[in-house]
Amino acid sequence: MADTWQEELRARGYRVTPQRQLVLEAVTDLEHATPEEICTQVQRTAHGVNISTVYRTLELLEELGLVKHTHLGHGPPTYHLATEAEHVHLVCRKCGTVEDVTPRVADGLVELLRARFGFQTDVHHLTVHGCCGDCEGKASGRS
Amino acid sequence: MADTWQEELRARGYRVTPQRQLVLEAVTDLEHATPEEICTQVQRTAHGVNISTVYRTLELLEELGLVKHTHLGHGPPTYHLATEAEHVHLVCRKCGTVEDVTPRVADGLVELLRARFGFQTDVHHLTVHGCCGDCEGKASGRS
DNA sequence: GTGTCTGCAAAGGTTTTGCAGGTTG
DNA sequence: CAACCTGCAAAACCTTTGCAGACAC
Repeated sequence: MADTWQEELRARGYRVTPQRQLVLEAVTDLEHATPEEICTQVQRTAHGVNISTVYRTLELLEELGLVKHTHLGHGPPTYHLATEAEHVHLVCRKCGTVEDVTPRVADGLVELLRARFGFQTDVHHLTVHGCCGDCEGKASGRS
Repeated sequence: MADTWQEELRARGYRVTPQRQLVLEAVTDLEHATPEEICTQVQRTAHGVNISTVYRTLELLEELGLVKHTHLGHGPPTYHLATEAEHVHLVCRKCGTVEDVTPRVADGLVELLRARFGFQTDVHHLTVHGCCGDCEGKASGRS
């Protein structure tokens, strides 16, 4: 798996470039990374890759099925490896923390939606907003 | 409830203006409306309200707990009345359709997250991405 | 060497902000 | 009439696009 994506690229007429490798590495290292963060991460370990190249590369990598993106809220999308274990995101509306939990928590929901609506859920794309245990514990806090 | 929000505004030092009433009406009439759509809707029934006023008003109305917003995907957020029956959004990745279903489908999930992580889910804010029954039936279709 | 890819810069779309004038209470 | 609110315009932010030069193959 670590050496086939380059061939996959070539097979489709695309080219293997340092920038594409760097972006993929950044997505691997970071998790839930925005294009901006990926750009910054790459600059830390190399000469850097232009932000527009990051966008173009992410689009390509997603088309190839190597990465996926999720919308965690109002901000920019976050990208992660497609091969990463799927997980459900819990986003706290107060502290903004993103917690990853096993997709098993959604098994019931997925099954129900399939049975009642014929809806096929993308579990890796599931984001649950609310208030995390820590913030809930502190009670107060505004809405 | 239909006549208290004006008092609520005044009580907090805010003022009741035609624009704020118009925006609230638009949110009531439309569902899952983006700020842009709300602006357009208001223009249809009145002189119109500036887009920046729409943004400012929505922020205020949300702070007052009169409206809520949800992120249906990569686009702008959509607003709806807080008093509307809560519902879960099913967004189809193929045809883009948004289907509202009862929050009861998430009861299991909500209970699990509360029990295992102390996480308090905002059900009205829950959006499930996937493939709707219609598109699933047609089998094919592109990503 | 050819065709793709990159970086730069500029454009496009959405949301926020500053400020002068208008309106609410 | 004082404070708040609106409209306008500009700024800020994120993402896309055009193009000339650089690079992969």
